[in-house]
Amino acid sequence: MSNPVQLSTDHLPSEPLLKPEAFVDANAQNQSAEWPKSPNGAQPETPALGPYNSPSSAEPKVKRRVVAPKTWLPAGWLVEYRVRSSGATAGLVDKYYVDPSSGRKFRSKKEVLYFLETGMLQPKRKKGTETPGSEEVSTGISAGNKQKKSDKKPKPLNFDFSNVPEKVGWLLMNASADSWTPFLGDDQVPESTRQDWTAAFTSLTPSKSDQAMFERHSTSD
Amino acid sequence: MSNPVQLSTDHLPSEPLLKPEAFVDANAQNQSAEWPKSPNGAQPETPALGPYNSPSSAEPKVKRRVVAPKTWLPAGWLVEYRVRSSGATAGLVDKYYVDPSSGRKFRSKKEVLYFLETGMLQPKRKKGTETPGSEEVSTGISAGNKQKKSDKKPKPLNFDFSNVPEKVGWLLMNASADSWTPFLGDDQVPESTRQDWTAAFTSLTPSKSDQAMFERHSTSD
DNA sequence: AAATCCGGTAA
DNA sequence: TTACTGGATTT
Repeated sequence: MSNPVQLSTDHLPSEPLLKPEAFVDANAQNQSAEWPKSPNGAQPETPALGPYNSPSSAEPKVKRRVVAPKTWLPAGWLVEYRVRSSGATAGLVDKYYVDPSSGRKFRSKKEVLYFLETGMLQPKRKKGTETPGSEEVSTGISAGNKQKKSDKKPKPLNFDFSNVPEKVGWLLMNASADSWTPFLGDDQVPESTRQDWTAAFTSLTPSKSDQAMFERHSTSD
Repeated sequence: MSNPVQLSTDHLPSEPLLKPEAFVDANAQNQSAEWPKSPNGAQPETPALGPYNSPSSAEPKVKRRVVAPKTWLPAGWLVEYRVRSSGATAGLVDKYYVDPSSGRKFRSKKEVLYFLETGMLQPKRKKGTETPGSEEVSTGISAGNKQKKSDKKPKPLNFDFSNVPEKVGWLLMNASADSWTPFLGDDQVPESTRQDWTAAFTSLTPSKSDQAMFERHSTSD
């Protein structure tokens, strides 16, 4: 499941089951952060599914673990590991990436990178070969492919104070996390860019002369 | 506590004038085309989750599904269905409501409504003895809970143009959904209020004299 | 019986 | 905290 940094077309196989207990490991390690693998065959525990069949007494002890970010992940992102609790692929581990700001989950590095670059969700792939069970995991805007974007937008690699967009909206997407998100017109600034900006934005800790400008509603300009 | 606006558990307009969007899953069925209803009468979309009702043998595929919003739900919200994968109640379907703006999940309509009205999470219920009547023991200890805001914040029921908060941040929480969310300092404006404001805000369609002010980063002052 | 809600619990 | 199941409650 660990692909090279580059995008690959691999997408997660079907997901028979999502059986988890959530947990956020705040003090997890970075890259090496793996979970205590349970060497036991991790064999399925009789997923007594099916509406009211037999009250199985066997409860799959599935694990889910969120650990610290990988190197290629922006700070703050989490990696969540899940073990499939049933099905033919039970025991396999799926990796999920979680954007703490939005709570959105991504199923692959590819999706994450796409999101970071473009700021939008990767268009769904219409699978001719129905990958059974492949379901949307990101609880984000499931707006099909409503991601209409004009074009490209200038994308400063680092915050260049001498090259600031005229209007940027800084949005507190998550008060508790203090995550401010810049907007440019209709387009949300890609995460990669956002981080640079946010860093700069926050570091300034404006007292009264804030540089937070906000575009007006008519974003069409 | 302060009871801002009167709560009506079913007052939400079928469609806020601000945005008649209702997109959801492109390839998925929207509010109309959903699961079969139950004879009950309410509106329980008996989740016969896709192709997976098979008695046995058929391994569980997906157990999570996001669909279009319900009528009482504000636009943009998602409903997520999940099939329990284990335990005695395996096979049951749980419904979760997701606020795409914050990513927060709610376990019941009640919770959602409460949140929409008050802007905060529903207080946990006390265990032990069922309160006889008055549960105002003001235990003083609100420790683990961060819901304590300034208990006094002006909260116009309708948008009163002559009584506008000094600083309001209008945040585009969801570009594709055109959902603007007003903020007042640290406090997000409750959904109920937000709708009124948004309506006014949108209706103005400011050309250049926008009334969108944005608070600066240091929200403390 | 089905749908809803929520406490408790685990991670 | 969050996710998930048990079971009570409601419809």
